[in-house]
Amino acid sequence: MPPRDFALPPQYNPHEVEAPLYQAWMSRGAFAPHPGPGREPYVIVIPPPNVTGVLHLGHGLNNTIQDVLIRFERARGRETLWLPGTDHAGIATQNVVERLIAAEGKTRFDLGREAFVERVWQFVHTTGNTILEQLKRIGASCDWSRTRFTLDPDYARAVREVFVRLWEQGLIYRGHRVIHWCPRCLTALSDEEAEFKETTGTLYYIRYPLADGSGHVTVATTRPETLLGDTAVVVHPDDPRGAPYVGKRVKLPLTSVEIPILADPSVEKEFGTGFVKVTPAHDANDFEIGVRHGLAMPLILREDGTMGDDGGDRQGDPAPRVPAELQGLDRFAARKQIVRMLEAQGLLAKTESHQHAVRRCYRCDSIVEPRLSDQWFVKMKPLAEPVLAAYRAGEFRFVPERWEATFEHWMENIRDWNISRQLWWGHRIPVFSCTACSHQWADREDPTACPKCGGALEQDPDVLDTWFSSWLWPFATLGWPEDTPDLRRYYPGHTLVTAPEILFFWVARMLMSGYHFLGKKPFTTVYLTGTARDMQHRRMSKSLGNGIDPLDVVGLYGADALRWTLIAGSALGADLILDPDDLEATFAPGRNFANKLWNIGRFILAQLPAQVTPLQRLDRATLTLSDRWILARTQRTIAEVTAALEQFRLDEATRRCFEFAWGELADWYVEAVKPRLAADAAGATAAHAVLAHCFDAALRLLHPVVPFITETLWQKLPGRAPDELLVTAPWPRPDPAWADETAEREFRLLQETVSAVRNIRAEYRVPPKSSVGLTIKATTEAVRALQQQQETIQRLANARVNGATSRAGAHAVLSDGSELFVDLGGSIDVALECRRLSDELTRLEKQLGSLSAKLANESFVSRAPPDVVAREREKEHAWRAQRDALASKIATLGCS
RNA sequence: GGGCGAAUAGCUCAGCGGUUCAGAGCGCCUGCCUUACACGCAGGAUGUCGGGGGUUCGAAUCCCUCUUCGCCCACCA
Repeated sequence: MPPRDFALPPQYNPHEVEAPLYQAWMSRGAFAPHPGPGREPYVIVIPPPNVTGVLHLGHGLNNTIQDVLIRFERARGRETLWLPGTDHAGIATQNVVERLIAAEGKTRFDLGREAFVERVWQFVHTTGNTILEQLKRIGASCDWSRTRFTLDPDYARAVREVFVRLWEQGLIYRGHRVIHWCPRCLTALSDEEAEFKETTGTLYYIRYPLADGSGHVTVATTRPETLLGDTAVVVHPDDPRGAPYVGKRVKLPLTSVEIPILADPSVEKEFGTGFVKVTPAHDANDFEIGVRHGLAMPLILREDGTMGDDGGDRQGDPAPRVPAELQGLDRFAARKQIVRMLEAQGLLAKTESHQHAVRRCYRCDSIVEPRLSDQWFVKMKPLAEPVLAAYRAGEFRFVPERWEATFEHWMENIRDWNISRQLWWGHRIPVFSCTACSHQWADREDPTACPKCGGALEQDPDVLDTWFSSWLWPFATLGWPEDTPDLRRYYPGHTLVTAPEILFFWVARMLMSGYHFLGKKPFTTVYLTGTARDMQHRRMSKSLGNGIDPLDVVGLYGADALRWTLIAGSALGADLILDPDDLEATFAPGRNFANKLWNIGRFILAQLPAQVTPLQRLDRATLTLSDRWILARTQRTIAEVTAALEQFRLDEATRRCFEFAWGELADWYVEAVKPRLAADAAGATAAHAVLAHCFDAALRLLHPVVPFITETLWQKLPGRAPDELLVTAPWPRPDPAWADETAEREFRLLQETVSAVRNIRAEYRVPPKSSVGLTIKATTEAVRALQQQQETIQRLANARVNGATSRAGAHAVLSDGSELFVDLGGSIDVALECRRLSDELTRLEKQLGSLSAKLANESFVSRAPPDVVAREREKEHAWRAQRDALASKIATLGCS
């Protein structure tokens, strides 16, 4: 049968293929879960990106991993659901729109709450789901029909239900304490949202004069402006330096206020002067001290970070504390000013440079101001405990395992969660108060009057922390609190893939909400990815400008190339170091591999007849060594790739596929099989069947990583129904009928033979086109089999196997001691040959020396496992044979 | 101040609880436009596996320690 004519171009063009293919997958509903008898669900919920976000490489990595897992399990017959969506991202989104209207010279306060929120919605509707479209371009096989948004009406119902239940359970309370306040975003933040950053600051030593005029005490602070809010100075009760002063009073500099010196055990004696200024309204630690000693807690910084008396718990404390010349000054300007004033009064003892961690807003990077205020908190201990118990019982796990300790430590030391934000964009807190009777309650519906007295009411003006909605993602997306079919079928999910930086923000909290509200874990495995970094190992970020835009890569090299590099380059949880300045070097390997696959396909497709005989119907007698070898390698590859994916070793799965497709199928089998195909002999039928089988397996195995190229080629294979798709085709299973260790061993010797001849040809500079003669002196059965591989050797090494036993020519020894004699057609260069052989002999002697020493070692022989000793003995035997053969050849040549 | 991770060829990394494990890709050198592929083919060079100690018959691989980087947590003002 003549080869079919496949006029494919020699270069794979991803851009022609990707968009139409993605459309085809979507229009056939390939990404939706397909229930069926015996099909177990497999569910991944996407970490919802910010609705206003754009795709960066971190998303690329993390979503490609999810897609690989989903495609793998889909092929394995699971009823897969990858549920996509976006997060309303309270502060982040509000900031974006605030910047937008700032360009119009307006603030949100100019617009008013309602108009502003309307404006944000507009923005979300117009540019909102860009990131989801971008995910499609990298091939993400999400079920887009189930796309969710954390501000959807259904979702809002879940958020409200959760709030009210927690309220009813007494787990939500109003806390009056010092919280993290962002003076730029004008909102409270949770502990997690106020990130520590190492900063070099100044430690100021300030003298506080004693009220009785008998001297002064010196305190140290990094925030001198807060001294205006001081209501005490404390020393450690056991500190002898402090003893004479406890009970005295000091005059607070720059004010007319007198404050006491008290003893408190929280003071670290080793740090600073031993005397600590206490600012209860502007420091969480000082707040605790203030509570212990019943101190006044005046606020001296306003919400926007400017100086000013702003209430607080004054308890008769004289106001104002902030001098007129400082009123309204920004805190950092005020700091400088205060330092100058102190200096002028001789109250600044000294300053020193100081390394410390400063909390910054995770959204705008402003330095966070601790501030006394009233906020809603969730009691976390009761939520954490069941999760810890379940974790210890092994109900869910982390990969890589090392995150487990981090998780456990955080959960064990969990602190209450400040969930109220002074923003406008988000879920409004459903707490209502009666203006008449002060009754306060949380409500599932919007009430019209006080249920107690019928009085007028007002709703809490604040919104909920954005994470208070995302922590419900695994079930709120499925319709909870309604008892929906989706909820019943797809909760709990299975694998959660995300970046470690949101382990506390999100992962830990989802576990808590899952156990608390549904009594079940939300997922079984948490896969924490690595971080994308540049060549200096800096995290890729917009502000550093060192990022790689995944869509640039798609545009240059195709989605498969991007995916390939991301997956192959990241070992389990390891960081991914990529070079933003050399995209070619970074992504060409993926492009090259896709192109290689394309060309393997091009060749095979051109050979295959319209009807390929199924493997099972082949007469085994027509199979050659190469056939049996590649079939055996195929089964082994299937098993190894499957195992690697099951263990989340995506890099290893990728590597194995690469070695198989390129290093075995293309480099050896395709080359070996060519003569048989050209001859159009009976053997061609078998060759066709083997090619089709092995290439088909390779495409199936590679599909999760490089879906576009594999789908494209797979559809062209003969025998495909027009509507058959690789994306929904079954995962291959290793067939023990084709396992063949003998063929693997024999073919390895064939490979050695070919390599040896090629090496000799290169060393002797034999032109590629001129044929050489080859004599094989076989010492084992395996090599005798080799002598029947003349056609293959001819093809691969351009060497004619001589029937005669010519012992002339260049020489090589195989690993089993068999010898090769390569007739180069004339006398050989004895000097070159001597050098070649004696180099080889030296190498062998060295190896053999250490091996023999090992075997001569009594304790090795007696203590090492017997099978190891046996293997070493065999090895020694083979190496001896090689050595002897080499040595005698060298003797024959008369090398000096 | 705690905890964790990394250190292997010029670069990015693999080596999954020990015995052809000293590897891959890129880069480099030498030949090849061999009718699938020059985004390719064939051949080749390159590393006292961060330093030091220890355990063992045997250690990139396990233990200790040091150095250098990175990350997370933490109320030393």
